[in-house]
Amino acid sequence: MNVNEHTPALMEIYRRLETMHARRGWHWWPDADPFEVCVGAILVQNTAWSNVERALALLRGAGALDPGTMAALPPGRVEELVRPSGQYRQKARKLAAFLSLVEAQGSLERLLALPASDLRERLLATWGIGPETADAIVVYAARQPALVIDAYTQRIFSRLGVGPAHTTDYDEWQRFFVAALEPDRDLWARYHALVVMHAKHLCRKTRPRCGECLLADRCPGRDTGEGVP
DNA sequence: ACCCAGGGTCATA
DNA sequence: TATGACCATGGG
Repeated sequence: MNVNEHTPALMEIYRRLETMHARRGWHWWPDADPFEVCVGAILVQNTAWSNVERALALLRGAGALDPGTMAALPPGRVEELVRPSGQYRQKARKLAAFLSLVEAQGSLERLLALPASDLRERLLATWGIGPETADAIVVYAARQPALVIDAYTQRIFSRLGVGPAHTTDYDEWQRFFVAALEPDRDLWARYHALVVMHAKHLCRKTRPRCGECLLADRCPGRDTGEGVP
């Protein structure tokens, strides 16, 4: 199985994350509606999640959180609905591209039922969908194995001295984690979910996304607000 | 008045 | 291949 010299460190960090956050809002993407996950994965690109929630609320209010309905909307209407998520013209165009992929496969269910490697490949071939968005859709919408790497992951783990040094290359980081973790969809899904939860919820008050509380027992300066050099 | 956010694309050298 | 401009809203 996938185990190497980095496995103990990664699993120790995972356990600490779980201990710190499992009791908190565990209700993350894992339980959400597949199409909503796909839309959210696109809308959240370089955008605060709070803005995505506004857009999702507008889409829901318009009854547009469904592939067929959204595809039937006039283009300008989608722009209007996703506007709060920022880069709204780009995002509307990306959603349209994704919808044409769904159309090409017959249905969202068909698309998501493709083998993970095929699904990822087709997503990457779609305009506006890069590696992170593709992996998020594979693991949280299709519920198949994929390990999402994001800015949080790279910043936290490089800070901890864990992971490939001196690179921000997505595939390199992903290979590092995949080589060290058991190929377990739920483990991968939770690992990324916990990283995001940790980065947003705990580390924001001190230095942004520092990750130091993974080495200490809790976030340094969380209550005092004092920074660490 | 900045700065940034759970990226991705495109033009340039 | 590697860097930089660009997208654009809302919160700190």
